[in-house]
Parts: sequence; structure tokens; C-alpha cells
Amino acid sequence: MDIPSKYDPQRVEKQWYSYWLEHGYFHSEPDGREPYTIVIPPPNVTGVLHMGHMLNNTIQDVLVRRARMMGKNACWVPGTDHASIATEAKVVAKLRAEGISKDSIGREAFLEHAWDWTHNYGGVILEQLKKLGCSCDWKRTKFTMDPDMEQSVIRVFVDLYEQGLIYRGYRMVNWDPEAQTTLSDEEVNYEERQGFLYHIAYPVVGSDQKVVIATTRPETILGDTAVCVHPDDERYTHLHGKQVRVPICDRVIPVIADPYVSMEFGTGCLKVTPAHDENDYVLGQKHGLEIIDIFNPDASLNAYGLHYRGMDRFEARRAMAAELEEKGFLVKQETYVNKVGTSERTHAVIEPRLSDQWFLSMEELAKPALDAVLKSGEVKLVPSKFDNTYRHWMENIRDWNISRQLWWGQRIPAYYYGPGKEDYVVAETAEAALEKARARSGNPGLKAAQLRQDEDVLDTWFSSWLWPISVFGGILEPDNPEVNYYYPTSDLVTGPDILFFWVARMIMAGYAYRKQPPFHTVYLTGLVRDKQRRKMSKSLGNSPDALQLISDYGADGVRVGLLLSAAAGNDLLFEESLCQQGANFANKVWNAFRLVHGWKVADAPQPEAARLGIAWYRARLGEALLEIEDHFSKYRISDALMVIYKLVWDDFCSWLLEIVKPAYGQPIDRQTYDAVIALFEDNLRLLHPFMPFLSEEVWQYIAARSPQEALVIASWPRAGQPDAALLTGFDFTREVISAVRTIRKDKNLPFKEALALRVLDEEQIGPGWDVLIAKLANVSDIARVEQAPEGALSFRVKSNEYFVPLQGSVDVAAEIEKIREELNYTRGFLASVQKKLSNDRFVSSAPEQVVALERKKASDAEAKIETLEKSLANLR
RNA sequence: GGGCUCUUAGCUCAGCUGGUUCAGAGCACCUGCCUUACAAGCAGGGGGUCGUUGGUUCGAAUCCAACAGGGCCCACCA
Repeated sequence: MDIPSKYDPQRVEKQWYSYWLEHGYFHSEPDGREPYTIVIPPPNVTGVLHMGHMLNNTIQDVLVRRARMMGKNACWVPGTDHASIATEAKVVAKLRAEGISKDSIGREAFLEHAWDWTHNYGGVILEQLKKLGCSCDWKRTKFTMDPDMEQSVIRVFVDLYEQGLIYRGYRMVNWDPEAQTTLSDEEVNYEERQGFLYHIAYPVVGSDQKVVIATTRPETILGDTAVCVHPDDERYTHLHGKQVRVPICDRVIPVIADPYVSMEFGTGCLKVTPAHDENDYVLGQKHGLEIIDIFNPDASLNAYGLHYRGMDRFEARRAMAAELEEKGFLVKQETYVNKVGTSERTHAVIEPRLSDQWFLSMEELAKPALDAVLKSGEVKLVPSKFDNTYRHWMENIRDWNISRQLWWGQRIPAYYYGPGKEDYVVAETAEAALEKARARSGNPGLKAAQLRQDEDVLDTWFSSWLWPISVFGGILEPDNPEVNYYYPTSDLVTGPDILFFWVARMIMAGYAYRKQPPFHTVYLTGLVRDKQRRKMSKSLGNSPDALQLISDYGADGVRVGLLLSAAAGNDLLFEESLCQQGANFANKVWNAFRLVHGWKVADAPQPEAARLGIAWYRARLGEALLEIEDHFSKYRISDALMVIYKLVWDDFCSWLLEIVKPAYGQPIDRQTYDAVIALFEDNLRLLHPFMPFLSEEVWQYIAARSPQEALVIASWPRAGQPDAALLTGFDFTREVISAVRTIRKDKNLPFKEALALRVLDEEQIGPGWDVLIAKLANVSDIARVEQAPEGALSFRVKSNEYFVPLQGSVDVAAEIEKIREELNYTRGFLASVQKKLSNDRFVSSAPEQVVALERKKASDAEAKIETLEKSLANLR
């Protein structure tokens, strides 16, 4: 045979992927079929494939490939995201390494570098997805900064502005001092950090008294503009209306009273720094306090920092604590754990900062999006446990800060024509802006050169929230045939970590711009963790190299490995051995193929065992199909795969193939051969979404004769009603066969030595299944008897009793003991059932079927006891 | 601090609206086998009082309560 005995993924994967591409199987155009659409969660354009991508793209591919086989017009739109902060940070770092600063080269030159970077590294991840086998429609590949995608974003911005939903406001926002941009609330993570609570004494003006405040951030005292106490706090009543002196800078500030202050915390006395704390800002507004910002954009101290000017905030904190102590202001310093906001991207500690930013008002947008999930069910979250999380966020939604002080991204289409804060217009193009500006300013002579476009760009999510619409041109041409056909998409597969960042906002955009949800189902995968449950991350170095895995185990092996333990919504504990399991499975299928492929076919009558085995397997396949459909309908991909795994490995390979296998060197009859091939084909169809490469490879050997018959576009098997009698008959037979094998093992009887078998057929099974027992248990002679033969080993299946006559080697005492144990167990069982049945309350209150079942159990047990007693008597 | 969720074999998990086909699966483990598709394999086997305590019920892994211990999300207490 010229077929290698080990499956070699490397050899076939590249070949079939090119074959699929060459024949355009992944490309979709609108037609009369029902569409099945997925838009990929666009990965960062300069990113590389990690385990999370592997998992969710494998799931998407399984769904898409299956839908394609089910006759739907499957369209999986791939693409990438410009990832404003991340990409800009990378480019800045690269330039810095070359001794170039972003500001020195200016916006345009910087963007050129960024585009170069994007073109050099961009799309690598898409090539990696091909290695995984993803059946994306590559002709539809999109990038969030493609001209049409960008235009869609700008148009939406202008539209929302005109609706009054986008506004510019001076607010306390999250400032990332490292990236030097603001962040939305969602981009801030809170971490517990060990720090100190400093108790600092402020001298009261006009007395020798002092008031002690507690703070975790002593460096901000330079921005203090008040000290606040609770109006009812009797400890401080005497301070009302007084003034205190801020240590170090000696500024005199008022003592104010406000119920916001908690009397229990710290000293019950709060320093108020309106520029650097959201609550303090609110207090400042309320009490008309001065706002003193003491930081530069990189969070070093500015001129208000006095002799600490230019020093980093954390360094300044230590230095200032030392100075306060030295000068006697520091009363106490205790260790304290508090929550610190950090940047999602740079992990820098966030600084609350007041500035002018653009906001999107969310309340109105959130309403339909909330109803879609919780009321109408137009969008279903899988697993549904995320419904509550979603509700909570939606109901407490805050306005979205959409401006970023970056250059890489869609620039905000606001144009300033004058010095005033309100001297601006918003328009899609500079030309349109000029016209609007002339009208608004009342100055028809305004020149284009006098307009200054806003320097900021939009949050990346402000473009990705339109993704399911804009990839089909649905923003720019709302009524085009593509968007009308593909939208709403079918399923979205992504991680729960971006439920708010992305999923929720897409739903809002969907209702705002299409009056329809962007997708019907959101499948939220778990996080990929390592064996110690640690999240896989680059910094921990615990994430395996995705491409290395593919080359070690094959794409199919890795796909199976990932899916085997990926119950929806559960985190998945990844280890390489799972991929090994997947690769082993691939090899198993490969070898089944080798066996079948090696058979010589002859025109001969079909053996009864083969006929029966094939009939049974058809029923079994039908049964498995129903289970698989059920799992898919609940998005239990992992369970669907396990059903197929067991079907193929156990039922097909271990049972059916052993049943039909001709004796060594003998040919197989044509009828059996054809039937087995057909069943093998059905197995391959089921395997294909999970293991596309292996299944296509084998399929091409045994089934395909032309590109129109490729497995990738073959049809998914249809479920019928399986023959229940065949299934139960086979299960019974399987038990008999296993029992004979157990006897062989116990007694050390070689398989080659044929045995005889006698049956007390209480169950009236009949001889129909004997051919299978004969073949698989190597039994040469099976006969039904009326009475237990002497000198035989025995076993029972239900109330049937089986005997293997073995003169001389039977230990009668041991047999008696075995039967006694079974008898005891069965009597105990019967007793418990009878106890239940004699309980009137059970008989009267339990449902009829349950009672009937109990009666049946009792009579079965009685029958079995009878057989056992007979055998026991015989042995004696 | 609020909300959600989980705790079933060594590991990872199924067990839907309570009733012996519910005590399961895969992996791991143990014992035989290099049997002519496959040792990345074949055949056989052991293993859990379903976190703890109480309650509801004729009957609970399955419902309720409390407790213990995980996890997730949200939240401005310096």
C-alpha cells in the first residue's frame, strides 16, 4: 500500500487550503439561498495569533462550515481593526528606538510611519487564520481604516452630532499618562495596590490648632483648594468657617462642610483636590472652589509642584512624604490597600483629569439594545448567564468618551473657525465644514486655511461598533443589496471581556442605524487559561506559540484539542496534551481509511454479520445525528464534537469495522464495501467542520471525483428516525461480547482459541444476533439450552444466562460465590423496589409511568432471581 | 459594598422543569496484548456517601435556607 501509516498534516493542509481557495468555495454572493453570516471580531491589524483567537475562530469556522454544508449561503467576513492606542504605541516605540519623537515629525509624517508599519505587519494574523483552516471569504477582507469604513464612521459621527447625541464637554476623564490620551470608563481596570494612608496635619489659620486629614496621595496636596468635614461631625464643628494652611505650599484654603464626607473613614476630614478626583471635582463645583491642576500630561508635576516640578508623581509622593515628616506635618503613616485604576492597554495608573472631550450620550441608544436581549429576545446571549451582567451595564450606562489624543485613527470631523470654545462646526468633509462655518460665524469670507480640524481621533470602538453594518456598506448605502441580504448576521463569536466594549455597542448601533439587531446569537467563549488557571498572557510567558502548535499537531489536532474542553462560557484549561488527543483522533480516522482503502472487493454474497452490522450502524448514526443537532442548537460545540468522536472511534472503528472486516487476505463483498464507504462518507461529513483538512483529504480518496464534489461543499447528513429495536438489540449483544472477552481475560484464554457458548434465553433474544457474537468474541458454537450445563463458566445479561463450557478449568466454588453475590445484590434491589411499591403514598402520588417503571423493575428482578437460583441449584 | 455564578471520580466537565437506563463522559490510572488499519493502538478493569448542615417531599446530586470555599462583573469612600 502506498499510503503512509501515520497521518501527516503538514503534507495535506497547505494543499487543501489552496484547493479550497482556488475553487472559491469560501466566497459568497447574495442569492436565493438562506444566508448564514458571521463577521469576524476583527483582530488588531498588527497582532499575532494567540490562543484566544485560535479558540474563537475555530468555533466560528465550525459554525460556518456546517452552515455551508447545510445548504446555506455561508459568508464569513474577515478583517482587522486599526487598534488606535496599541498600534500608535508600537509605532511610537519604534520611532523612539530610532531617536525620533512623535511630536518632532508631526502628524502627517507620523501617519506615514504608521501606515508603513501597518503594511509591513498588517494582515499577518489573517495569514495565520488560513493555517488554522478558517473558511473566511477573503475577497471581503476589511480594515477599519479602509476609506469606505472610515467614511462610515465619520458619517455616523456627524449624524449623531446633528441628533444632539454627541457633544463636547469639559469633564473629569480617565487620563493615561503613558499613552497621553483619555480613555473610556471601560478601558480602565481596577487593581488592588498596596499603598499607605498618610495622616497629615494642616495648621488652622489664626490658631495653634491643627486638623488632620487622611490621604493616599500626599503629592496632590499642592492642588488642594479646601478641606471638608461632615456638617454633623461634632469633632469639627469649631472649624466651620475657618481656614487652614496647606503644608509645603502654605496656601490658605477654606474648611467647608458637606455630607459627602464619611465620618467613619480616616479622620473624618477630607482634603479636596478638584482637579484630581472626580468626587472632589463635584464638591468643588458645589462649593465654588478653585481648580488647581498640578500635573503635566505625563503626570509629572508642573509649576504648582514648586520644588518638585518635573518629578514623576510616584517619586514626588515619596519625596513629599519625607518632607512632610521632616517638617512635622506627617502625623501617621499606615499601610493601606486601595483600588487603583490602570489602563487596559499600557497598564499605567490612570490619572483623573479635567479636559475638553467628545462624548456620546448613551441613554437613548441603550434602550432598544437592552430590550433586544432582555425582552424581545432578538439577540440571544449564550450562555444566558451574561444577561444579568448585560442588563446591569445597560441600565447604569454612562456617556461614552469617544475622543482620544492620538493620531492613528479616524480624526474627529470638527472644525474650529474661531478662538471660542463653541466656534466650531461638524461636517463630513473640510469643504462642507467651510460652508457651515461661514454660515455659523456670519463671515462669508472665511478661508479654508482658517479652519482647524480637531486634533483628536475617535476611540477605536467607535469604528468597530459599526462593523457588522459597515462591512456590507450599510452606512454609506443603507439600502444596498448586500446589507439587505447579509444583515442581520447570524452568530457572533467572541470573548466576554469585550461584551461592553464591543458587543453591547454593536447592538446599539444596529438598532440606531438598521432598526435591527446586528446578529441573532452571541456565543461568548471562555478565556483560555493554563493548567494553573492563570490567564494566558504574553507577560507571563505561559501562552504556547499558536503556529508551533499547528505545526506540531496539525491544524485539525489543535482545533479538536481546543474544542474538546471548551464548554460555552466556561474557561478552558489548555494543555498541549489535548492537541495530542486531537492528533491521535486524526490518526485513528486515517487508519480506518487505510483499512477500508486496502480491501480487495469481490462479487460475493454478503455475510449476515456484515448486513446486520451495517443496519445497526445506520441506526446508530441516525441516533448520533439527533444528539449532534441538539447540541448545535444549544451551541454546545464541545459536546457535539464528543458525540462524533465516540461515534467514529468506538462505534465505527471498534465495532462496525471489526464486524465487516474480512479474514486476512480475503476480499470483501461489494455490497458491504459500498455500504461501508457510504457510511464512512457520512462520518467525514460530520467530521468536516471540526477537522476540515483530514476529512477533505480522506474524502478525496474515497468519494470525490470532481471539484463539485469536494467535501467542503458536500451536504450535511439528514437525521431520520433511528430504528430503536436495532439499537437495543445491538447493545444487548455488545454486552454479551464484552462479557465473553472478560472471561477470556480472567481465565487467560487466547483469542485464537474458539469457545462454545450456551444460552438460557429468558429474554427471548433469539439467534439473530449470534453471528456477531461468533465473530467478535470468537465463539464457534452457540446454542440455546433449557437447563444450565455442568462444568461451565457463566455470566448474565439482564435475565439471560450464558455459559462457557470449559471442562476441568472451572472452579465451582468460585462460580457459586459469584452467583451468590449477584443474587444478594438483586434481592436487595428487589426489596428496595418492593418497599417503594408497598408505600401507599408513593403509589398514589407518583406519576403513573414512574409506578409502572417500578413494577417492571420488580418483575425483572424477580425473573433474574429465579434464573440465579436455578443456576445455583444446578451447581450444587 | 452590590449583583451574578460555581463546588459531582486523580483532572476537566455533562447531568433540563425532583423518581435505578442518575451516579455519567473524555482524559489520566491499573492489568493483559507489538493480533496481518492504527502501540498516536487493541481488549479488559478499578474509582465518587454528588462542598457542609438543616429543611420541603412518599422520594433530592436535582427544590429551599444557612454556612464554608472558588470565580466573574459592577461600584467615587479619601
